[in-house]
Amino acid sequence: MVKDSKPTKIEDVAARANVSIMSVSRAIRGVEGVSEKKRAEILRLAREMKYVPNSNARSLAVANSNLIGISLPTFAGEVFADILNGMRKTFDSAGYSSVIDTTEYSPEAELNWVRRLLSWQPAGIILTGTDHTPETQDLLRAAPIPVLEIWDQSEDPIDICVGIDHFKAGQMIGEHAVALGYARPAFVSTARGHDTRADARLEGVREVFARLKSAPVLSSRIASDNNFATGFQGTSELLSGDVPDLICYLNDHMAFGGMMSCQAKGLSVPDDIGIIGFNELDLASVLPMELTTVRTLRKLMGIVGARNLLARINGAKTDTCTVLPIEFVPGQTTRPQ
Amino acid sequence: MVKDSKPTKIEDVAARANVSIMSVSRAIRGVEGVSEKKRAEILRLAREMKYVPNSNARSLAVANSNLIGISLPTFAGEVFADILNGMRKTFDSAGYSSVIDTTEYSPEAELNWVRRLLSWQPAGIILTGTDHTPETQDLLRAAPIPVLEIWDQSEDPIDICVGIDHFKAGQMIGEHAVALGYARPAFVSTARGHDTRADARLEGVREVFARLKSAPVLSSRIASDNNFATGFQGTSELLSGDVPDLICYLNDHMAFGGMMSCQAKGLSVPDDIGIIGFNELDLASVLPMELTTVRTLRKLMGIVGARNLLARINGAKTDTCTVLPIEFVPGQTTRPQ
DNA sequence: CTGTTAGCGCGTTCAC
DNA sequence: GTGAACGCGCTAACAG
Repeated sequence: MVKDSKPTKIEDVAARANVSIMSVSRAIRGVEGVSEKKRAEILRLAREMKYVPNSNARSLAVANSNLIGISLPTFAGEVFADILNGMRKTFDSAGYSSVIDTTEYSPEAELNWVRRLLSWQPAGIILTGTDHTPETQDLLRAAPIPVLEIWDQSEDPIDICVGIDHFKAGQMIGEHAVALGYARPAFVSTARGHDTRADARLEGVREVFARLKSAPVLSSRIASDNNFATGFQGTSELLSGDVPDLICYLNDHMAFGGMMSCQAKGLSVPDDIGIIGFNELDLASVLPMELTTVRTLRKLMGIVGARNLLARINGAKTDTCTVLPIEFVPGQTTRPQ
Repeated sequence: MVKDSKPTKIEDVAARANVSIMSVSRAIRGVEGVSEKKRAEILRLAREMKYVPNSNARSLAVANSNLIGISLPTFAGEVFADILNGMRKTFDSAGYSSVIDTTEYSPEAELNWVRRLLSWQPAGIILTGTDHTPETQDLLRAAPIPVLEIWDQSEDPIDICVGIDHFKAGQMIGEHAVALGYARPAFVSTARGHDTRADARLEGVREVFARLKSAPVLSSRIASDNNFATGFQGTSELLSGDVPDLICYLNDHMAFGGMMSCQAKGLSVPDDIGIIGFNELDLASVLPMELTTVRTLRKLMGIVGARNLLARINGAKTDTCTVLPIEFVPGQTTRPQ
């Protein structure tokens, strides 16, 4: 049932305890200035009365908060969950709490979320990637709080950033692919502009194949959040045309979907076709055939990002842009060297 | 860089526009009482000055908010992301915003989050499951806002709930398994008490096998968030003892990990051993062998839950407990009928 | 150690 | 259509 009683406020507790409001305030916050006797009694009463401080009033009074606002593209997949896990631990132990929303890759949704976040006067804001609407950037550059952009890197971040170089990651994939003798590569991803980091990786692969082999990179793009199914469908579509000798994927889950599609079409991996994933996800550890993929340090990224943001909040200086290393992980889904 | 200027407030905009604070307030909120000329000018200036309303002050003044607090066990896996997707759309279009945190299956973490949530005076709170610390329950029952418990069901929810009957789901699995002729079942899951819904499903399977076959259900439990790896390891452990003829899993990802383990041990599915997953995840759609699993309507659950909570917020009455249907999906990883 | 005063930024109420 | 007071619940700064 909806209960209609007004919430208990600090004044109610003070009246009940026969002390001033300030004593209650001090007792609750655990600051000095109350005798231990009173403090204990006040805390007991507060608990009994189910008193919950009003954060709105508190934030208004102290003009700051210990809130970190986080914007993520999606909760689907392990990637952002991993980054988040790294960040949260760091924030928690520093006494900060975080609020999260997902944009589903929409810059407008991101702008709306940033507006709402700013209205809560957070201590800091974390955005995913470096692509934002001009208004988002304006708002954030004008805001009196540090801003962290994560997962991607940029020469000119809004404030600071921690990520990996997705274009270089694509180049790394391309170079290994060329070294392994592949000549007709393809890339299965989501709709262009949906995930701009994946787009950058594709461009990296393209650049290498254009430069070293004068070969184009076919691409198949399906807009969907279902990674396995999308990998499968994108691959099926690709295989209905000129069959490539290598397919790179947005991530390991899509790569697995793609492998299943190849298998369904009677193509053998890696003899007929090579497969390269991305992110080295949990799934890769159970496959009978080691998946060729790229290792990204997502949890570390979260920890470093959170740490740097906290440093900024505390007025310290940190690197403007931290680029984390990535590593190509050769497996059995591509030809042996 | 951290910018040190104070944020623009409504007073600043008023001064710049040569109007009273109240006119700005009315213009910003889009309520009547300002001429269209003034409104347009005020909005233009506010935008130019990058004015962002202070939600703390606003909430304090109006004593309510359009905030929904959500507590989830984890972001890992598709399950809660799906439920969330259903909920968010509903809340968004109703003008509510939501803040989410994960508890990583810790009731104490849930309590802390609930405390923090309550301090923001939200319009409603959503919890996962029906297992909470006594203090969490007290706090929430005393709070003047509706509370939705999701994913599980209970005869006596804190306020309202929308979910499925996990014990019955286990029974359903058990009954199908018995009908298919299985006699030596096992269940691979996480540590007991970690995911109490999974525990309930296991008990459901146990009840059926005890009743119909007087057979025990072996179980292997590994605490980890990595579903694929956990499924693999739990299965390997299980197979080192008396080999069961059927293994049920916490979800499809774990089931796939388990299948890979069986394959590694030279066991053929479904001839040597049967596999049953749960949730019918995206992965199932790409496997060459249809996975026997149980379909849950997660997105619908989110939508129904959000709708019911909104109804409660608006003072309407709704069902105390809504139990959604589930469906056994026979596949090729269990023996044919 | 304890209590009083003033004000955080905004919206309600009631004047004009 | 417009604006001036007051108060939301809490805390900083000061007084005792």
